Amino acid sequence: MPRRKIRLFDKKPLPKPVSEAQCGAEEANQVWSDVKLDRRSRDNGRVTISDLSQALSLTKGTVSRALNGYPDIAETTRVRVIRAANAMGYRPLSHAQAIKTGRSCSLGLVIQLSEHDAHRPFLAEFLAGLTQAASKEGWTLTVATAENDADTLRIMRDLVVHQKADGFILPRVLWDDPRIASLSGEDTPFICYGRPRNSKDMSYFDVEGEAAMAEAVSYLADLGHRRIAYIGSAEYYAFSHMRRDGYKAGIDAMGLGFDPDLMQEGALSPEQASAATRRLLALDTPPTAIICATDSLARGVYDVANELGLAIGTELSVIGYDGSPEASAMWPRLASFAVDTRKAGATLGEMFIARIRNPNAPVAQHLIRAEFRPGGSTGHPKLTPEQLVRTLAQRGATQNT
Amino acid sequence: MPRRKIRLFDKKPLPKPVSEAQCGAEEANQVWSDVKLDRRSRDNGRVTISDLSQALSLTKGTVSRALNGYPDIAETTRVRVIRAANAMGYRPLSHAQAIKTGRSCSLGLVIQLSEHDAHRPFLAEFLAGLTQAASKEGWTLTVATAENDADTLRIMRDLVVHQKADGFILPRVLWDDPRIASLSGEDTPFICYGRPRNSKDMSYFDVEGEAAMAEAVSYLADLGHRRIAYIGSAEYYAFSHMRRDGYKAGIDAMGLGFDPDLMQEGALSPEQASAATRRLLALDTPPTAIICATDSLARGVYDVANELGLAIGTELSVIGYDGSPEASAMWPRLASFAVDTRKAGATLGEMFIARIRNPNAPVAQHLIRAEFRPGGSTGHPKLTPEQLVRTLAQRGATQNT
DNA sequence: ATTTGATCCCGAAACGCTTTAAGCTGCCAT
DNA sequence: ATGGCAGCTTAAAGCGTTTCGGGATCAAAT
Repeated sequence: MPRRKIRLFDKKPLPKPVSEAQCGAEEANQVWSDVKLDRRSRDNGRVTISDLSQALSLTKGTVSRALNGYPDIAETTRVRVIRAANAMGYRPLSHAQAIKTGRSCSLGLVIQLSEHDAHRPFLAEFLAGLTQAASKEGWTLTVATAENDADTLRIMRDLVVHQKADGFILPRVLWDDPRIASLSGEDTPFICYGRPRNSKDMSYFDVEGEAAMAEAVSYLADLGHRRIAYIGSAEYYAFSHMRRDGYKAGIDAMGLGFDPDLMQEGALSPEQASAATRRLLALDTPPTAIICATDSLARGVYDVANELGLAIGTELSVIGYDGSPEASAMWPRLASFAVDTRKAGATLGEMFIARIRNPNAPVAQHLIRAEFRPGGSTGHPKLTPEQLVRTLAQRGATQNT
Repeated sequence: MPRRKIRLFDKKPLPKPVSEAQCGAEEANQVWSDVKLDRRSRDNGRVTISDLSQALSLTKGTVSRALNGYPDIAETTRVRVIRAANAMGYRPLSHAQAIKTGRSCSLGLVIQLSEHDAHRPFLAEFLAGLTQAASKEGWTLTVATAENDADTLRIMRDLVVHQKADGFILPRVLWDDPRIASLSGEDTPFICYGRPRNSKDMSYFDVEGEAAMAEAVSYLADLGHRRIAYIGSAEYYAFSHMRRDGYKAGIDAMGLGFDPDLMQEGALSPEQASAATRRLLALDTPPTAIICATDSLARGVYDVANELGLAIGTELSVIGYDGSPEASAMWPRLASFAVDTRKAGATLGEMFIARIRNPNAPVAQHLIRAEFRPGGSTGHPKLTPEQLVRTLAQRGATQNT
């Protein structure tokens, strides 16, 4: 009866490798001075596990088990091994591990190009955060690009099958995201940036767009605005739902009375935002302030204002969202909500690695706030809606002659 | 005497794997219908080389040699193998190959964060190009970020030692780039985006900034401008040298007479560009047009112009470089030179992979042109330099009261 | 004195792939 | 016949790591 076969540890929560810091590395150099320190394998300068095991007079298996925190290794041995590993500068070759474990220690990111420019400036910071989190754990970031949804799914599958990525960070999550459906089906780990439709039992990280929008409303109301409009993005983005709800909540909270005419959704480009702006300004009681779901939509508002000779900040107030460099490029500077994209990336990276290390941990859900950045694009309303109508008529008349 | 030992092929120019396209894959399905198509290894859905060799009744070695283009395999066998590989959907696991070959089939990109925002919008397109080229060859892109030069070197070394990257694309190359010095020392392959100091015998890809700047000068001169200034970036960027030289060449070519006062270099941020602009406008004979080495510098010019009440496009013409979204966000739209960043990435990726495949090929050097994109920021000079001086004095006076 | 049970470590076999050395055909020239 | 030589294929040894079954040791329990 092979009673011994019972494993003390379950398969899934794989033992977290012991970090170097846990054993005083500086001391190690002296302790192990008797070990032939530069016992390196022939060709390149790498120290292999064989070198290490030989130096320690242990077998490779034992060394590996010691380093990977298996429980059937004496604590003293473990310490010995870890010290020697530090002293000799041993670090396992991740793809040599991958061959057996199937884990390549790299997180995948597939960015979709067709999405509107919105996320472009955001990318560098996001990557920074991700890679920072990754490299802290000795992981790596594998990036791919795709043209469309189908492409994305194909590429992700490919990356997983060829073990180039252990799972994915999903940026700019959609309300009904095909990636989620697909990845849940196969069981590839992933973490969302954003909250899709049924996010209750998913791991995600997000910025509270709803809070920002509500804050925007209250900020403008405090300035004296009563007619505050909202230009939203396409409904298929998850963030659109959050921000729209935030706007509504803000309107309610300030007791301004929700007017569906003031809410223009579905704008994807500055041009479409321009069209929305024209619709808003053509209302009988036009808004004196416009909140945009993204900075790039605000650009469309600016364009129309410039065209109509409407002074931004006094005659028409505007607030954006993203805190992009684009926002500071505008004149006057666009008031916006800055998102700490780098932190977002870093958090997502950490969450992801933690998830891989312990796949049956409960889902993790993190939220942070966006920080309001005032700008010259807001001010006390110089004109009432009625005056605004008259001004527009007047300027339009002179312009058309 | 083991005469047989002579290898017909040298070690270095490793045989290029035969592409799938070379053997009609659609036909293959029928030809190999007798083969058990879904002979897959037990756990996951991958087809391994063992499955393939078993199906073909060949040994793994033969299959490998056939696929890797070794010359001592009969052509008929090779075709058989390739067909079967396509039919069964076999693709080698790159990290399993890496363990023996040391090549992980991934190109590394370390982006440095401290660099001024200049390159931010550029990133997404660049990545798109790179990953596109990479995935076409079954390669992968590994991205890391670094805070400073030392960090970059450390990270690159690390990536190479742990075989996470076979070499690097160096974006935004410096005139004297520490990365180049370092990588040449170890013999890690790399390719530059840009032309550093001694680029004669290096592989690079670049956009002809010099041509663009010369074109800008001639464009403005054709509009009637005679005093054309230049605001340049820091000298340590390689591109600064090119663009500056191009500006000078343009001035010469148009016979405008080079005036050192009109050339302000070393501006890294919009703010520094603003300072440069003020210096230029304070000259006895100020310029009526300003060419900026980057779009973001142009933003500084816009800021000063707005502040001084100078109408861009009529009273002061501006041209930028990069064709960034920032440029179109400005009002009026900034005339600029659009760089096809995606193509840049794609070309660099291809060049890199080619280089790895055949390390002793001669260096490859590619240049493309930037495309001029007109905008409202240029026009016939409405004022002469003298009138400009008077206007400025006048407006300055009213503004100061 | 024997069984039991831990605890710690070892040897060996995977993993998927490449590469080397050696083997097996034929064929031509001795 | 014998040797030599192509040409093609196989067998097996790595590569660096994990994992599995079991062996040795020792203390405690029978």
